[in-house]
Amino acid sequence: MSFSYEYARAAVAVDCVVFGLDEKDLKVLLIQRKLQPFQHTWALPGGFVRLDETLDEAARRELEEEAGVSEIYLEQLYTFGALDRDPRERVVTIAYYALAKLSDHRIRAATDAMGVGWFSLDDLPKLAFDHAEIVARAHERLRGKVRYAPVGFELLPPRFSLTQLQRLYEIILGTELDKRNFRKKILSLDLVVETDEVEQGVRHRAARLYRFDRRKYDRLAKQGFELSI
Amino acid sequence: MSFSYEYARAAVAVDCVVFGLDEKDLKVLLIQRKLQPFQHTWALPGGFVRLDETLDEAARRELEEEAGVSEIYLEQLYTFGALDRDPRERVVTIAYYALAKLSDHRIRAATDAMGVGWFSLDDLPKLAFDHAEIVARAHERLRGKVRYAPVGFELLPPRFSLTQLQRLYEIILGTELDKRNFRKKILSLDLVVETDEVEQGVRHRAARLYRFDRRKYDRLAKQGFELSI
DNA sequence: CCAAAAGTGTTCGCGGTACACCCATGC
DNA sequence: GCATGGGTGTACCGCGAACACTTTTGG
Repeated sequence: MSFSYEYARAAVAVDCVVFGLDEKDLKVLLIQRKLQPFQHTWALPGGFVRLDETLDEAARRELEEEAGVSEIYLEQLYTFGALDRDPRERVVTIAYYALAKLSDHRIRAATDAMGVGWFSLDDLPKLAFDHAEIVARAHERLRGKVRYAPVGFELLPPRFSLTQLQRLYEIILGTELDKRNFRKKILSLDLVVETDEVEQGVRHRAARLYRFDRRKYDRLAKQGFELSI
Repeated sequence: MSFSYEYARAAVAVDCVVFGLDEKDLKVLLIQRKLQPFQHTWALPGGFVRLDETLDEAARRELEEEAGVSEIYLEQLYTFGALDRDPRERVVTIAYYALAKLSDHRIRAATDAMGVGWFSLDDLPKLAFDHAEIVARAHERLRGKVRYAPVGFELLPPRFSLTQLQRLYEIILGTELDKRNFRKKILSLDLVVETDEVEQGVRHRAARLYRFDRRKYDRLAKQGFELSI
């Protein structure tokens, strides 16, 4: 079967930059390509958009198929359309970025991928296509967004310590923060609430765990409240 | 001539939200469609992307062809891909927004357009396709961007009074600003410089004109300086 | 008892905000 | 001389920044 059009058409794809956070740094989920072009090279999970799915749906489907990742925070990033970004033919790709709780997702190899792995942002392998550029832009966006929107919580488990939260900001923003000032600020925003749980299995004093109160945030956001960290 | 592909393909288009500023409010440039679908309905300038041009190039070409607008600040906004956004077939459109100096551009009717016109943002006609949604998102983006990036200057003539600049912020942000505080803030940023010109043809004291010092801004931006208004 | 990280308050300075009057110009 | 907008200064308050020690826990 084949499809004919009066004018030549670009192919439309999606690619996803999935971020995860561990104790030390920000990581990106990459897959190793099974097929040409760029066979065996590491690349972002992604693929062609079908006619019966929206762009967001395509991004989620590819994440599920190629990396076994589902139910994840996902947001459109930017559309890349350089003429030669794919050596085969003209491909326009809508890039997404996603935030994963590293603990949650058992990543796995699938379909077009030989392997799947998390790579530290400042130690990436050579990437296929223009994917290095896409990752760079996603990182920039995340840095910007984390300052005025509560997206950071998507990278943490549901219960987290304030130290974990602080480390998250330090890693993403690339700066050190003062512990006392950070806690004062965060608690004054009144968006994280204390739970009665504490950290487990550490060999020093256990930290209290908090959770993000999304309900309260949504209420405030609706009233034109502005977060800023 | 026709082109065949193994899988069905979406068409790829661009659409542009061009903003302009007059004394009273923000305006959007619309064209009246000559052809079906939505014949005679107002719509954003835009059209299909050719295989030999980038997305940015396509946006600029369409602006030139349909509205006679050129050399304008242009930035990618978001990509819209709902299944039924075009009644003919699946069309994915990369939306752009642009900032025009209203004085500069002699807009004109051309190619696919019956007419071209500026419409006040809060008095838009019914728009074709999902263009109302695109305009809404562009407006939101402009409101956000103007606070931390010097894009407002793109809407003003090269020489402008501080009152004009203040009005710009008031119109885009939808708030009133205190004159003394605004001037203090703007001048302390040290990004606009006094010229020796003054406003012409007003029947009251003429305001001093200033210009934006892009060089200085670029230098500061490179050093990680952060603007915020 | 030692190591490791949790947790906690105060001071200072700058920047944001509120606020009202005189000045220059054209008609 | 009057109408119209241009242009200017000060006082207060709140928030962000700097800064160090005690407490808890597990081993």
